[in-house]
Amino acid sequence: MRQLTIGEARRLAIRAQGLDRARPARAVTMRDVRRTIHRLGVLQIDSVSIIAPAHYQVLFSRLGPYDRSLLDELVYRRREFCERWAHEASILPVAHWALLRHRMESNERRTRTLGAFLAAHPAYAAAVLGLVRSSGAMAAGEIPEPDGTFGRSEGWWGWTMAKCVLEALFAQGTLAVAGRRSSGFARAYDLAERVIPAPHRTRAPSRTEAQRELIRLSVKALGVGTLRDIADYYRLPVKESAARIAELEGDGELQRVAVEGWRAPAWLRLETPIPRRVQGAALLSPFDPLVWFRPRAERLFDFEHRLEIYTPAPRRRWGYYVLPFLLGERIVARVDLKADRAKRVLRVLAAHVEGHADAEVVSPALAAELRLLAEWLSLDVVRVGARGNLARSLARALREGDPRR
DNA sequence: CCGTTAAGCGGCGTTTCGGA
DNA sequence: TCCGAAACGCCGCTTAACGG
Repeated sequence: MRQLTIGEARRLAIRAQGLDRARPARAVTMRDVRRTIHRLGVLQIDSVSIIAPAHYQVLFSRLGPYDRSLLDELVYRRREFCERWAHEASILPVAHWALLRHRMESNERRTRTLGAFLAAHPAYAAAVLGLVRSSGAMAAGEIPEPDGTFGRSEGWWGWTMAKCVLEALFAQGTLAVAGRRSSGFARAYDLAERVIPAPHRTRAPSRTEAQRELIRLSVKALGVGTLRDIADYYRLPVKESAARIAELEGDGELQRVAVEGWRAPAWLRLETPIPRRVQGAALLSPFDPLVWFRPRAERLFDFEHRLEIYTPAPRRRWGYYVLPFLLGERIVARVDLKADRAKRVLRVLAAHVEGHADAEVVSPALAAELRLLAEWLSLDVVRVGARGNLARSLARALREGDPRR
């Protein structure tokens, strides 16, 4: 079997994600945005905007400062992309709607749970659907509850009856997300036939055909990956993924390789050139596909990464919203960021450097990246707090590199 | 047949931003 | 200045599968 060094695997992954080179100095166009999402396949959404919503941040790390309305134009007006549950809530090329159809009727956890809700309240579900049909796109808060009042949700995850019905109909493909209300926060749902253009909505590839195509897309986006890496990209069942990978290997589309230090075998697309060097620098969203699947991030980068958004404050190790910093072919640091919009300050609440990296090399590159991020967010200044083993060095690099001094 | 690993499932937690 | 509405993933346990 062909052998790959860990460095080769890293460079393959980084190039596949479009993070292998310095970003263009010219202005970012709609074509750049379109190409980037196609390359990634999945653009994970998180609307909670600690810095910027996660999908905007993912694009920023590949493209640099860009006009966020370009993405809204492509998704919600031109309908070149759609929202769908991929590995999580995501933006996808609209052609991929058909590839996920097999699970709109399937028995997987999400569809099943929400389907049970629909079955329990058929009359109310029909009323909600009728309202959307006659009124056009609706957000959950605009639809009355069964008793005629407008419901309040209890906490983040306490959905109203209206929200449950809308999400269930979205999961089974009757409704689609037509747009967003309240500057990106709230989904507005409409009939899928009014959102997803006909050829993409009506095409119905078989389950195995769709899975094969999703596996192709996963491997393309990962560069190289184990069975579990590949299955996770679209959250396909692991067993079925193994069968599809074997088929693609048999057809000569995928090549099986052994990566240095990995127990499980991995696959890549045949004839994929392996970059000899990569030279990018990017602050990654915690939702970035490069580090999204934690076992992979550990295996590939020796980087222990976890979302601590849902961890109670005293138990957090790295911070609330932590961005890994990719420099060349390693993840060298992580920063807990917060955009203080009222004071126009980008706050670095904590900064940690990885054990294998040199703080004196990392700090100037990270400082430059933070300044660019602040500029993009229309914040005037970057301020570094005391927490973390990189804080002092980073603060110094920011002072020294300040063009106003 | 037993030990280990994988899969499945239920419970639980924090912050932003627009508008009144 | 306050209030309402919206945004999923991790941990740990149980059960299933696998391999020696």
